[in-house]
Amino acid sequence: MVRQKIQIKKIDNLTARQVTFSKRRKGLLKKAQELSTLCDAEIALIIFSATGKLFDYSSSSVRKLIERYNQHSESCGILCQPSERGNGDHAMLNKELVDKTLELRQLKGEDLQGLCLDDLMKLEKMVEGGLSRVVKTKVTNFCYYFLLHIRTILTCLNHSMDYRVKD
Amino acid sequence: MVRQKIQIKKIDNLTARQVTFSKRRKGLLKKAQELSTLCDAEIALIIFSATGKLFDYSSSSVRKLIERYNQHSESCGILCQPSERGNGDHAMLNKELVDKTLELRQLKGEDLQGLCLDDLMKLEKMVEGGLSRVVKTKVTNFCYYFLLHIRTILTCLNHSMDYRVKD
DNA sequence: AACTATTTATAAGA
DNA sequence: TTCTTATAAATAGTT
Repeated sequence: MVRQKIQIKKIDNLTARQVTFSKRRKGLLKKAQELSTLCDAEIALIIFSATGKLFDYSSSSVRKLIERYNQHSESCGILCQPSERGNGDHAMLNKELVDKTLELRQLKGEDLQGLCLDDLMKLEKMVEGGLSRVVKTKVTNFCYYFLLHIRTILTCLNHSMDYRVKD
Repeated sequence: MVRQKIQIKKIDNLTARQVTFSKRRKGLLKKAQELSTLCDAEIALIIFSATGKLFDYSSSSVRKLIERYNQHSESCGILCQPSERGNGDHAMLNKELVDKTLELRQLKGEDLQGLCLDDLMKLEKMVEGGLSRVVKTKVTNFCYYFLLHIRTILTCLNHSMDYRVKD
């Protein structure tokens, strides 16, 4: 039993092809669901076998994800228009927008009157975490530019010294 | 370097999650295209990251496969019915949502890699302002509840003293 | 982005 | 289809 590295091209032998299809299909579906779980991603996978049989997977529902895909294409100015359920989506989208707007205002320290002490402590933790990450990134960024400038200055000095030597 | 077997559950650490997402997404897309080539299958794969970014693959075209999927499951033919006129309002709403989502993430200290030093300083100021307002509200709130409790306790003490006096 | 020890997927055979 | 097993491929943790 010496297993070979295989070429990625259509498998000639029908039986071998069917066996491979079955095995790899299973693997692909597993990896799709792992990715969605691990990384909190929404995934839809649609597979039609050569014989026309359908296999699918989705983290939520294939149909819901297709809707989202349509919306996305739309907002990018590509293909496909809103479906008949347009109004429902619109309401949902609107609700999300309202929620996000409030969350945003609260992170900025506005609209806090409705929050209890516990909520405020949670919010504080979140804003503190954000601040520390922002500061960390800022410092990293600053050091990078600082070193870049130092290098530029050194290069300039080198050049000017070269000139002086020639003089 | 001792690699562990991982549990399939949402990765807590944001950076680790993003790295894993990028690696596994690549792997999944590769395996999808291999399966379609090897076994002559038609495949569509749609992935939305947690941040709403879209990644997709299809052996032919995602849209074509969605149509085929719709035909296959006649249960609900709601999707992908291109109409003559678009819905500008909807697209606009979506854009606003995308913008707000990014702003929110940046206030939380995520997705900072695209920002220059100047942007980072502005962001820091904003988050600092938010933090100070949150803390101020928290303290006010705390004092309020503290005084409320004190009053309650005093009232209780008064009552119990009244009883004792009556005794 | 690159590396590598380890896990995971899977080709071939039964 | 399912099991086995040697090997290829993917990837978690680290740099």
